[in-house]
Amino acid sequence: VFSAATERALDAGVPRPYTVTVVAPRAGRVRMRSGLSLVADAAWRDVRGPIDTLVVAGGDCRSLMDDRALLAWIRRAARHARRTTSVCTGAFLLAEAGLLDGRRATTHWGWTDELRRRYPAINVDPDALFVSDGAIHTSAGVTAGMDLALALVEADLGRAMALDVARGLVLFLKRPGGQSQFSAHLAAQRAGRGPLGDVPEWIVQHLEADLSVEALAARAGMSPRNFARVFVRELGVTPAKFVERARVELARRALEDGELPLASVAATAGFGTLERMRRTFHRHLRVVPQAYRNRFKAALAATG
DNA sequence: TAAATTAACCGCCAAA
DNA sequence: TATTTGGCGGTTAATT
Repeated sequence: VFSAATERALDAGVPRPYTVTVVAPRAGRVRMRSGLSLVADAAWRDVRGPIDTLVVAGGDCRSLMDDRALLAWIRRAARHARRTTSVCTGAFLLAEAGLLDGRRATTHWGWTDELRRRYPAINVDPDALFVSDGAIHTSAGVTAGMDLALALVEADLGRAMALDVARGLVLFLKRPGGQSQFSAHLAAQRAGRGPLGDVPEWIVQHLEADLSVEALAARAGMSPRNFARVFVRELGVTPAKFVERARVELARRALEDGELPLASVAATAGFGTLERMRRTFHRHLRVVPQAYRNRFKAALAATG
């Protein structure tokens, strides 16, 4: 995201906004657990000069948590950097370095409980794609890290540029100010294979289907009463609310990057009628679908 | 915009 | 006996 933003800025004659440097315990090739390799530009010990945005990546980084020298370096770097961020389980390094105490933060959905348990001083938000607290920004799983990066680009270079980058990378730009957004996909993933089986996943993949409590209960093999109760326990929202949020979420995406007629959007998102979509959309976002789309068109036109 | 209809939700109690 | 599940009915909110 930062590289793409830099390319676009240079094309537009704007001074170079970012220089990306990859650092690791040692300079040179770093073999990832997946088998892919990265080439680190430098060892972290050798980094000189100011850091603008420190990004602590996740993955296997937890094996580094007892490296006192690294933690000290992170602390020092964070003190001087304009902002400090983490992706995925990178939050654990920030936490171990003490940078998250008393702050709000998040991490990959599979690790939020552990983060909370190990560091009670952190206010963990398991539902956020990313959380900004002062100069510290933490994000959930990998793609949420890209959402965070886009938000930072937006803060630095403006919404038009962020939109341009998002489009180029086929990403979805969040609303301004929209941190801590509900993501039906995230919530469904986090619910995993609980007592509800695959129902949450199924919902987000079949928004056009009949998603009444009765139908969903049948799918889960429970009575409607019990299903509703278990659903709230597992997901933290009532079934209808969850479905509604998921539909609004999908409609938003469709409106943002598509030429799809409103009626088709309403159909694919499962609203059935335009009227229903209009009302629901407005209730959630305080904008009517057509106006929402227009706003995006205007923003895109501004970038050429 | 107003009124009627319908769906969801929730507390409570009983059965499993 | 304790916990989970299912059903009933009243209340609220959304839809037509």
